[in-house]
Amino acid sequence: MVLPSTAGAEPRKITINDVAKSAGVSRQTVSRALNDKDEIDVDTKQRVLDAARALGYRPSRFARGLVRQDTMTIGLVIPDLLNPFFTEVAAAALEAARSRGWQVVVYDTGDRAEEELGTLQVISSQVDAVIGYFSCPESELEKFTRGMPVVLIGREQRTRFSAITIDGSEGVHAAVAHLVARGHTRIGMLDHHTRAEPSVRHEWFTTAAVAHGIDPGLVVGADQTADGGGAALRAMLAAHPDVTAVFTFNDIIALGALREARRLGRNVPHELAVIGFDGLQLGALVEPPLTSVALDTRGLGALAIEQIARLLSGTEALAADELVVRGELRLSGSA
Amino acid sequence: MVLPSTAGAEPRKITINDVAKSAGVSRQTVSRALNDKDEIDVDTKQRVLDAARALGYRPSRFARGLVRQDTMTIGLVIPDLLNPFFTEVAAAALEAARSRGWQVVVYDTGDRAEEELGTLQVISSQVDAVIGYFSCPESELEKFTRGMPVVLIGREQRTRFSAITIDGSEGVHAAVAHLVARGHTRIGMLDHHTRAEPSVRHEWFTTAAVAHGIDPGLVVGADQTADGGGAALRAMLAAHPDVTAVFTFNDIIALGALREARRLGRNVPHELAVIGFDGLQLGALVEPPLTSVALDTRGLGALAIEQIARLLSGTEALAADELVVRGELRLSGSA
DNA sequence: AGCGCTCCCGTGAGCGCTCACGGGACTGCT
DNA sequence: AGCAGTCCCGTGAGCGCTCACGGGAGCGCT
Repeated sequence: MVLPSTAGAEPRKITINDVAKSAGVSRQTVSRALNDKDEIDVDTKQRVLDAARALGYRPSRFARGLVRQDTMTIGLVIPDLLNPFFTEVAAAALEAARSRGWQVVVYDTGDRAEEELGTLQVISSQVDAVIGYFSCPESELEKFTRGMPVVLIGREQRTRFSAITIDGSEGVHAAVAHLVARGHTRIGMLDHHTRAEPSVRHEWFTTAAVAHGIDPGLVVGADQTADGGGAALRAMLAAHPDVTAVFTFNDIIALGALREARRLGRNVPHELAVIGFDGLQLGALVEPPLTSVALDTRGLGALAIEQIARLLSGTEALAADELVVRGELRLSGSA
Repeated sequence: MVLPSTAGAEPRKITINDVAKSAGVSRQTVSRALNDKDEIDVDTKQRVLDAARALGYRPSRFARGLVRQDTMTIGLVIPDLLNPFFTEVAAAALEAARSRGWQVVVYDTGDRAEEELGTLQVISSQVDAVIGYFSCPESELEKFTRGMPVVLIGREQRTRFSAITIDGSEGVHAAVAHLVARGHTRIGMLDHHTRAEPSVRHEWFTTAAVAHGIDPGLVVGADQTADGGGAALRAMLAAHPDVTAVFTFNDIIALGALREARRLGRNVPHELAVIGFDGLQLGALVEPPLTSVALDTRGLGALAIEQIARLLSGTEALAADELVVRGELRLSGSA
């Protein structure tokens, strides 16, 4: 929390009283002029407006907010704005918030735990509600957001907070079914390099594979980058040369795999099919376009805002089974 | 400006006085406890903290901001958060702001003029400074941001405001030089479909082409999308089948052209070289990776924040010739 | 003249918080 | 006993603004 380095002349803040004095009227009249209210003479209004302009007056948002409590500011916390998935979510949330006249301040934690905590600390005194993707333990969250509406994104566990869960089981099932229908029998997964526990997406894959009588054991971990996806594909093909299709943890990894396949001279989709997860818009930028289990990120953002609104107004909040975004297989060129 | 639909019970906001009463102390003691100040007994402090928690108290940011004027909020206005260029700029600005302890509220105007005006209206009463990419006339800007620090991005004209200009002349020159060195003699440009006047980037191209004795007339307009880039490439090749290299208005268009080239079976870079503009990170996602005249978006964001800080503090502001981000040719696979 | 009405405009209060100050209680010292 | 010093704590004021109210001036009407 750094003070705004107010070095220099510090011209003393101009208040509504200064304008009033300058225009020869009262505070209230100034207020009326600025807020476009009735009960004011046109000439007076103009005079006040002129005085305000001349003085460079701008109303204090704090004073205004204090008295008419009508400005909602919600904090959006994401791990990495440069990750297209979160960008899409952010854009959706922004849009949904705008339609309600709400402000959104965005915090990028850079996927670092310390930043996450620091952000929480700041946020707790700066916004009216929080939407975010947190990895810190719930107790920490609880500590800082006490009494504030919070909507989590992508948390798996049921929590004290509202959480929008992402359910890709059906979509992944459909993806595997599609691959099987195309004759693939050796299907690998490029999972996300996680600390210890395998990802939920991996579980979906396993379930789907088993359901189709496919060996679910062909799994390689990958960094959540294109390079990571490429490296993982190489590792996969080295370990299991007979793999003809891969499902990936997300689209970034899939794009890396696609690129790597081209470098290896393997034709996609004929010699190697690739299916990603997320359904990012940029999947359409590559050739062939990426087939993916797509999430409705717009819906996700809108859902989050909707739930915040309900929590805030005391209206009946959405139940956990309504706070779900389902993945849906979107076929394209890569599989 | 919609009121936060405060239907329902409306449990009356809990203030510092409620906590004070509940803990049997004065306002000031509560304040001391919450702000971790001295001159308070440990037991009292704990008692106050407990009371605050029990009541679900959370301090009003407005009241707090009103008395200690130490929170800076800057508004970041961009046309489209889904456009990777602006995402990168936003991420950079966010980071630079964070290091100063400033808040950033993001506004996405969706590239619509009405939204731009609406945003300006809102912003003027909600933030302390503005960084943004505006297309509206300067007079409108002036009207809403009077007396507020403003830093524009990518505006060409000298203005009353601080503006960070993007100078790609050298970079484009280098790009054309590179193509010429590789033996290309027929170089086209996929320009941006603009209302009437050709883009500045087009001027740079023309200048560079002429300097190398190349015909600068091979220009086709394109939508600022990948599809637009693809269509433009088709049009270009139809009109000028002998073109062997294209320079594009930006990377999105370039990526579309790359994709189209692959669809047309033209090998990149051997049968068709492509050079983009912006240097987006996602240029590395495709194969071959995109060669581009890269802009330092991080630097751009940092520069904008720095200038805001100077304008705010009365320190000597950066001059126009310091507010420049230069494009630099970044060679990669596509040319 | 007296009344009611409209049209303007100003005054007190208060939003919820922090800052500067004052002061009581208790200690240890001369 | 008297005094300075420390440790807590509370009181008034004020941040800049809006809301609810009150009230004067001017009009037309009876």
